[in-house]
Amino acid sequence: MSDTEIAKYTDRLMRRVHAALHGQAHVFDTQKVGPIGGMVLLTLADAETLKINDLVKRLARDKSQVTRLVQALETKGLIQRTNDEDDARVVRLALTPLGETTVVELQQAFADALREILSPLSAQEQATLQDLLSRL
Amino acid sequence: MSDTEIAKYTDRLMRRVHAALHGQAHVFDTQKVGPIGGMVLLTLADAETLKINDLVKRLARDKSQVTRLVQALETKGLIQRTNDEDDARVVRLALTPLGETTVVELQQAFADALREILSPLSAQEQATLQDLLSRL
DNA sequence: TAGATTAGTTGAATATATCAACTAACGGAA
DNA sequence: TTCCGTTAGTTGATATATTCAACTAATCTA
Repeated sequence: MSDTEIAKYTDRLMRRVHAALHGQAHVFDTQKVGPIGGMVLLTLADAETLKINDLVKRLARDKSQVTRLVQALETKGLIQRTNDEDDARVVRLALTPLGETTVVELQQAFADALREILSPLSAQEQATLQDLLSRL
Repeated sequence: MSDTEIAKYTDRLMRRVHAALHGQAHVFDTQKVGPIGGMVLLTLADAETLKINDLVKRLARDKSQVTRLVQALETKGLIQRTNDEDDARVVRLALTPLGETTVVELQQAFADALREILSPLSAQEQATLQDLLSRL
């Protein structure tokens, strides 16, 4: 089943990236956001602005955990919380300028890790890969 | 820079897979190995047999953490430890039959999560993707 | 307007991760 | 051979993260 084949290779890729990032985190994670904190920031960067509950759904994590992740990132000055005008229950989140630059750092670190892993592929092949991934 | 572009798409893919798996873990993680325990098993499945220190390097995690992960997996009957004949310090690890079937379950879960995410691509495109990934 | 639902937060218990200290075994040089 | 530095792995203590349930406050619905 080709289904499990492609999954096998994707899994391997993900494990390699994961290990490379974890091993280098002390270098690039200057704000000490941690792996999930990083996912929060990157998810937020993808969406411009989100409610906490959007984050809960996208990350598939417990809302109490997301609350605390957001609190930690706000304390570090990476995220700004604002009250939604339409619904007083919801909290809107946005990256601060410092949050934006942190995201760039994380993306850079990711790109660095990936570059080495993708090096067996030619530039042409990497372009093909990028094109395919961009359609997901 | 195309370097950061492909990283951006790969990051998004990884975050989506990560969230899908985390959200479904209670369904497929029947042995309660957790995310890192799963990586240990899958890494071991890739290599047939490994020393603990090989795992430390491949996962880029603290050796004390790996020790305890291995202990937990051994207790669950998923991993078998044997003493290396050439070097009395090293511990060789191998999957037990139960470990093997657990790996298959994890791979299945991964494939299930990935299938949906890759669905925008045609079978032909998925084949291309698989070919590229297989060369890493 | 009461009752149910949703968004988010908090507390407490548990699980994970980290860092340093440690034992045992190996390898090489005098 | 014996000493010494290094490597493999384990353990203890601490810090951090995750989970689950209980809770408040706001919104929706009948």
